[in-house]
Amino acid sequence: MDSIGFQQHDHSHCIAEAIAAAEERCKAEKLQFTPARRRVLEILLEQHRAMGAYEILEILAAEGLGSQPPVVYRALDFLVGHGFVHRIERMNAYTACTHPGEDHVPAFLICRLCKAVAEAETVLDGGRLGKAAHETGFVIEKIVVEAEGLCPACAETAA
Amino acid sequence: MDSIGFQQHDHSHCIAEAIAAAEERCKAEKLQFTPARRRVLEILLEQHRAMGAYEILEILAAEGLGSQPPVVYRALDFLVGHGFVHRIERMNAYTACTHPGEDHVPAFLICRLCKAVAEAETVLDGGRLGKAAHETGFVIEKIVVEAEGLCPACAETAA
DNA sequence: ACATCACATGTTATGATATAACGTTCGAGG
DNA sequence: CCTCGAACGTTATATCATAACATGTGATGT
Repeated sequence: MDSIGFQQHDHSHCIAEAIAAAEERCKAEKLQFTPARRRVLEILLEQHRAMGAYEILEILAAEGLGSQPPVVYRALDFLVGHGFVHRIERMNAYTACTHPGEDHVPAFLICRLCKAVAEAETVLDGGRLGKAAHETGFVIEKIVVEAEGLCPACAETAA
Repeated sequence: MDSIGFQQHDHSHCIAEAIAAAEERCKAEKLQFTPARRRVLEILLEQHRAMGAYEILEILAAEGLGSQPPVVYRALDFLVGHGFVHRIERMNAYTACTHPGEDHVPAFLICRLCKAVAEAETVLDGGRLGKAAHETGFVIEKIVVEAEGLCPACAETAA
């Protein structure tokens, strides 16, 4: 699987591997990988894009896995909490993590036209931020980086 | 004014200077610094913290400047669009920019306990992100960085 | 076996954030 | 003094998220 996400790749392998990895990790950490949680992760992997919670809920509802908001929010809380899924703050949307298992600082490239999202990685305190925080005594626990711009396809169309 | 925001500082000067600077810039760029827009910026400067739109709206309403959501959202759109105010995505909140006029990549340090927010700056492509984007042809137009953790006061209390 | 406890789920209701749409006002420039 | 665009007032509604409480279910200790 590519690391940046705007290229083609073998998609069914992505899904199968990611699900297997999640399953294994849940087993190892004694987490319950319940049907709803598994299906939400699968949906996000299948679609391979950022999705709103209610959009996911529609699919679950059509499959009889629950029709009320808490169903999907609970699954997402679990998946986000354990790093299987990331929340894209700018979009109120969710996307499957493409670096499962690795401890990383996710960075997102979000196309403002087609809304495609690619996950990259960045370093934790590459510049002034970590230093500035340290100087004032702020303890950083988590960082999210979200970049907006144009994906290759949209940049070409717009040009 | 300090750059990181968790120290004491002369607050009335902050406000007066920031308002004057905004006024001047609007004049220079032929933007309309209307009463509602000015008041929203003032409120954010006075409170010197991240505020929700409806929280700001309550103050506007009490002062007779409008009582419906579009009033505050329009003012915020203008202020955010021209860089006078930043939106904190993680919190659905807004805060006055502490580096007005400078072209910068804002980075926020958000205390998860007391919700205080400090604005720092970071570099545009300190690490792998800019490089990775460039390699795939993604054109970055804007970046936001939001870090969650503990501010000095809360870190001490919790310890 | 069975009590019990933690955790997950089902369901109803509501809270919180944000925008669409449409008519009116007001000031700058022709 | 007309016209045009930007801002504003207002109503309604869309979108995102969680509180609260009842119910089910599986692991564990006895």
